[in-house]
Amino acid sequence: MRPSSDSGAPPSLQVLLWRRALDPHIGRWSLPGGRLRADEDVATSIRRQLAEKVDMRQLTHVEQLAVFSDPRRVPGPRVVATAFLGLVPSDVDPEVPEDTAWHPVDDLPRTAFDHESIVLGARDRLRAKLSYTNIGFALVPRDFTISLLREHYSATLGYRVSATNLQRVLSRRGLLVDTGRTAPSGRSGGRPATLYSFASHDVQITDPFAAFKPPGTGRERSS
Amino acid sequence: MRPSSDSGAPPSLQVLLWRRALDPHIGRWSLPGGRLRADEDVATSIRRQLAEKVDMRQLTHVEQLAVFSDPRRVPGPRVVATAFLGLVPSDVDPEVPEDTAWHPVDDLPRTAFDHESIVLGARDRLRAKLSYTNIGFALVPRDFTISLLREHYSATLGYRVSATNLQRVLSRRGLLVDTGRTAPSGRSGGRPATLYSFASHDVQITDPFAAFKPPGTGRERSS
DNA sequence: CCAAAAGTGTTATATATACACCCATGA
DNA sequence: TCATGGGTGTATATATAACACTTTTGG
Repeated sequence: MRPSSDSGAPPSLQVLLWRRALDPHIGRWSLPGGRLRADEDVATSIRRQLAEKVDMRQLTHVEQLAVFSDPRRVPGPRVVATAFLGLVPSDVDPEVPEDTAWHPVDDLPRTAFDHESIVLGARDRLRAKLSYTNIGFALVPRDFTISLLREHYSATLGYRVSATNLQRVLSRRGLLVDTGRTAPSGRSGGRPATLYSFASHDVQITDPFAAFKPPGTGRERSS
Repeated sequence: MRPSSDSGAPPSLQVLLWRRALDPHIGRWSLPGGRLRADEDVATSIRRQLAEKVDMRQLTHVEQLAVFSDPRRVPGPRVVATAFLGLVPSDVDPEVPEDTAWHPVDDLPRTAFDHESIVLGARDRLRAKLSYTNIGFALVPRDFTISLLREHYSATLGYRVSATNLQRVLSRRGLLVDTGRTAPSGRSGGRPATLYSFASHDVQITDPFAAFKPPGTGRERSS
């Protein structure tokens, strides 16, 4: 998945789908994937599939979602699938093969098998983690303006996030690093935006849940 | 897993382990489980395994955790395992077979394969969900006092939770139902404790994360 | 100098923790 | 009536949402 910034249309969260050429559900859109080899684990496998089949190598985050194992989830012999969430930053727009395309997650075409529910589950997981982890780093270029970050947060969450509060919350949590540089202002003027980057590119829980914390810690984080 | 209330020892979170009789890692403690049949999904399978092998049928919650698929995680041919978290309420103490026993999660014996990390991962998941969902219902009898609830929350989280605040937080979230009945006071007197039950026995997210909520909703929940 | 975009100051509100105090029971 | 455990009232801390206001640029 990745947040789109295609000019014109309102930005949205997109998923890369592959049009099936084989018979069960031929012609329908499906998630990229394939069989697990005996000498690889599932994470290695999904990275290999994406690289080989759709030339997708620039994943900023890969995370296991769930196992789908209903004996009737696909016609014929039962197939056990492990679903993954893989993120690609918005500035990466790789050449995708002819038979694949990015689709808005909130307006999916008819998909094969149970892939629609897998995609929606992945979206929900991503939305949740955007609130309590630093996973935003996986959606944007290394250096970015708060405006861009806001656009992609909004696209992913499905509603308009305030740039002011986004900046504040992420700063308070210590996720943002001021690079010292600025982006040039547009042709219509305006103050040049500071370029920020994320302090860490590993997923970390940055907003530990509030309730039932060990006594004495309150909700403080540092100092 | 279940929270223990064994008199004497400090209460703790326990996990049911089975002593291996077969050769790889013979004699070590391992998680109950077994092979997936062609006509069942993984959730059905784990319930069947628990019922057949350790006579454990009174699970109040079963939840998928993760797939473990490292080709070298067990000796010999690769085995892909789907780990589950299964909860048993504290008042259920089924007859477990000779070769199984409950062990404190924070003081595990030597385990087989990668089972220690699976157990610790399950514990962490349960601890997190205790904060932001109503999963506590799965740990206690249908009707319970706040004191009992506090004991099991404390055992599970690993630190002493305040009964006062536990009551308040869960009430505010609308999770607790006053049954109208009370538990008799102990031999040393004391005010009889109100018996509560959980409003729902399905896992629900009761504390949606704070940051980046749709505009206009603030953090309010009702009214 | 004006429009536009970025960023800061300030206030209101929600939720949780801490702790003092009151309540109901057995002996 | 006293010890014991159960339960409520109230103060405080902290985080976020909302919005007014200031800053910095292009034309």
